[in-house]
Amino acid sequence: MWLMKSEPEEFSIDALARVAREPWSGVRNYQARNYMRDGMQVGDKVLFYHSNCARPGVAGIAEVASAAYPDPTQFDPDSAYYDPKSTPANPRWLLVDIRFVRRCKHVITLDAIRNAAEQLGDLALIRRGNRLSVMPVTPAQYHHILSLEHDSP
DNA sequence: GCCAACGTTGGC
DNA sequence: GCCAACGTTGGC
Repeated sequence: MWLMKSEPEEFSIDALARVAREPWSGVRNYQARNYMRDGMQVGDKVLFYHSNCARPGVAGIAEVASAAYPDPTQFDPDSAYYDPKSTPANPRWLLVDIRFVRRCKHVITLDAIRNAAEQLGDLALIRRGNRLSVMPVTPAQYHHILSLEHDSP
């Protein structure tokens, strides 16, 4: 199971709900890429996290909808994610498609997740200075985070 | 908008 | 292979 960050002004859980399915383009971090390439299986559940916004936190659930394949934006000179050092023959960046599952009833805030740190154990999201945008979560962490959804907002 | 923390780049 | 400089992330 996974957690993936997105800036809601760029691409929110509501935007995912509208399109139903989306290629997760733009990841330009090797560790995040490796998780998508080597770790993800179709059907894996994903906590959809809103970052860099007024209420950072888990806003919904998605699932992995494809195997990893080259991110087309890396070859597009007009894209903000263009990478001139990558070639179609030897692509540097891979992505997976993500499918909408559901919204959270309310955002499970970073604050609430931090408050549960003791029960959650080691979680990359709340490690100091963490900036990773794609990270694994254990089933226990996944379920514990979602259990916080029933708490008051 | 600020800034701490981090990853990447590139000169040496 | 080191490491300083730089750019980015993301909470606040």
